[in-house]
Amino acid sequence: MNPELFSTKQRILDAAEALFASHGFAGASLRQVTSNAQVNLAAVNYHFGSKENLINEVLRLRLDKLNADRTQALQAALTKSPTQLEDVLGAWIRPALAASANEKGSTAFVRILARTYAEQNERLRSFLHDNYGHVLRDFTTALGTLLPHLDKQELYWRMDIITGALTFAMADFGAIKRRGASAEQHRELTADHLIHFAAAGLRAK
Amino acid sequence: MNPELFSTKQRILDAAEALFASHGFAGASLRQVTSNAQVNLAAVNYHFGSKENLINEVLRLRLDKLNADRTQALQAALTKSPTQLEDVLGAWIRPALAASANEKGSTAFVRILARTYAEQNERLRSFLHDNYGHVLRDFTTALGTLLPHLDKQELYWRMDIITGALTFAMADFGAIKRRGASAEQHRELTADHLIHFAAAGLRAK
DNA sequence: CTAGAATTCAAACAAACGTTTGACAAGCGA
DNA sequence: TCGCTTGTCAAACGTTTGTTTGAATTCTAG
Repeated sequence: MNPELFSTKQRILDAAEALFASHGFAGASLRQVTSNAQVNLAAVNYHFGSKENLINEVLRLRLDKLNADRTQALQAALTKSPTQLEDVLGAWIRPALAASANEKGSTAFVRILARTYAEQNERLRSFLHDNYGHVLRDFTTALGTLLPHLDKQELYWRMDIITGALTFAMADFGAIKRRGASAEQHRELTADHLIHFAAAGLRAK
Repeated sequence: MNPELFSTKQRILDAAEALFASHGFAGASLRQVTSNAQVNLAAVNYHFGSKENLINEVLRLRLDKLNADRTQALQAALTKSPTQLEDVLGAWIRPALAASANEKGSTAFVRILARTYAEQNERLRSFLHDNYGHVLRDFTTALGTLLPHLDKQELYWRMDIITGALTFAMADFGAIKRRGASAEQHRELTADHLIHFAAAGLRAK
């Protein structure tokens, strides 16, 4: 019950996050997870009940934080005056990219997220929708007041496009590789490019 | 050896494509594949050698076609004069979206593609890079002559962003759902939005 | 028609999977 | 110290995995 940093439960979560990211939910076995976590095989079922529950926990913990960060950043952007389009976009993009780096500098979580999108698992999809739905709505509303020439349908289209590019970028999929730059520098650069590009796309027409 | 439409080999490829798309490479078993294909379990290893080879074949067949379609579309866009930015973007985007729909109207292949990006499997990644690399270079070069104010590095950044949005859209991940529209109509609409957005993003600055 | 290659099939293989079990140790309030 | 909960552990559970086998069947060239 204690939230120690190196408790069995936490070590399982860390190892699971890393392995799910690189091998997928189906591709990473509990034996790999418990071995990497230096924990007994039965510990997963003891602490999480099942592999499926472990997957949900890994996602939920990170998503809760990402949602909170985005909501807070949006509020900060809205209280500034005048509110800039780039600020609202930054509130959507930067927390997601920040979540890319966990304590050990790994990009495990976002690869999991991208993979989850790709999985098309309906339970996970609706889980994401329930967690993200209202935050996406808040952002779309905020963008709507800044871009009165676009109707709601059009805004959702463009947010879809931006989210796709963001997801792709988060997982470090692209051809652009950091050269000499630190992870943080590269993340900043990615955020800047995304925001700049997205702002131009949103202002179009 | 004969390329019949309903040969054992082809039925396996079709079933594998569909199942890999919805359950992932690790999540879809050969028993599911052969059962859906109405084919004996041993047929996969007989015709493809291994599950891994089957995965590669499924990808290779589709990628060859996508590459050819894109290259041809790019040439068509370049011979038109004056060459419009939207035409080059269309040559990148439309063949990919068209590949979304196979004969039976399924979006299997693109979900596989998106999933493959997410898999981070190095063998598959380099496989994609080898197949896509020169095509991406050709497009970047074409865009470079249309956008002389952007240097090569900047162009790659923006193509990364566009490709991310495209991949996301192809797999039908987003919140936008077709209402009453046919698959083709929805695809056309998606392409139009992507091209319009991407063109604005590319012209920025 | 026939010999031989190509393909299909049911059955079995070892390995790996998620999960359960029961014994054992550690922690803790009474 | 006692009794009870909590956690850990090795071992085994029944399934499912990808792959192999060898016999049966189908196809095809001579």
